[in-house]
Amino acid sequence: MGRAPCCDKANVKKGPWSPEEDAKLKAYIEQYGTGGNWIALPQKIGLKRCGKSCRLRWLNYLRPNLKHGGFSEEEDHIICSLYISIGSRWSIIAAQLPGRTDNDIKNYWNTRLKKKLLGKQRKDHQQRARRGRGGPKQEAKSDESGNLGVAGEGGSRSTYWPEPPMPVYSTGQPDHRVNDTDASTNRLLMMHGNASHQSPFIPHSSLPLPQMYDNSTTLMNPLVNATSFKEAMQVPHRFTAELDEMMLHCNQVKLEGLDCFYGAGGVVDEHQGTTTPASMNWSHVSPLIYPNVLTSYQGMQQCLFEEPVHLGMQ
DNA sequence: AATTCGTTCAACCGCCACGCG
DNA sequence: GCGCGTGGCGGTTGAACGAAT
Repeated sequence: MGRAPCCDKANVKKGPWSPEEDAKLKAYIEQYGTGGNWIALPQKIGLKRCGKSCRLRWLNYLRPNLKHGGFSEEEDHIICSLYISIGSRWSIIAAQLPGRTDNDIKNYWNTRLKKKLLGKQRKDHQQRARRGRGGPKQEAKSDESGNLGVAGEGGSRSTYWPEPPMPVYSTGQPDHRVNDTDASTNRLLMMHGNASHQSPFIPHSSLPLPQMYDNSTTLMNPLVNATSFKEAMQVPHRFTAELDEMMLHCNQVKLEGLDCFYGAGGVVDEHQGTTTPASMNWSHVSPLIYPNVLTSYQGMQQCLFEEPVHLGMQ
């Protein structure tokens, strides 16, 4: 015997809500509140809806002060930053964005942001593969600015995933000498390896940090495999599929885009062949994750607004 | 103008956590 | 401690819509 259904499915209406239903639900909740019992609520109002459905409708659509669509660039980056840190914990992410619902953010991520990010990884990989074969052929569908065009996206409506700034090292000049894959990966590892700045959303592990966090080995061994990288990051399980995608070409392709959140720049040790991030402070990663820097958005803003040309902002 | 294809998003489903008796 | 009811959450689905052909 399975679990008893939360409502009588046979007598429950499904599908889109009518304006009348919306009005009933809204009026009732505004006057009396939910009464702490969603299951009983539809019967009280005379709605042939499941209690869960009412709850969802209220939370995602009828609740006051909700924003719909039109995600700002800043919101994009908050979402991405948090997703990178905590994975698909949409309710937590939504809590950082007033007026946004977890469903909204989830949809937005799945339909747009993820494609931007993953599409970029794939495109970069393809371009490199082409270059590797010696063919300077242009991507058929690349846009004029050189930004990523996501298949199927109109382009005018959505913004592109920002092109991360070229790492600038101690010389003050972009450094092309260093394998950018290694530098980028190392920066990520360094950031996450800083235990004192671990994200509070990610449970602390009782295990000792993997050996890869030992600078002497990590930085000397930039080609870290994706599995140990995920372990080291203590990534939530649900996030691993996404990371697998992102890490597809980890050994060949720089984690562009992610750089944006982890801060570009660092100091190159030519003798060791290593790159030390200019800043290893998590507060430069996501101010939302570190409330003490909530107001400043330092790292993100550096990335977002200092080089608008790179970012493809309109 | 008709058809196909791709994208978006509201809504549903099922699982899990929590509180209460 | 256990079972049940409910709330909450994340994943998935499918209708609607727009763009492309």
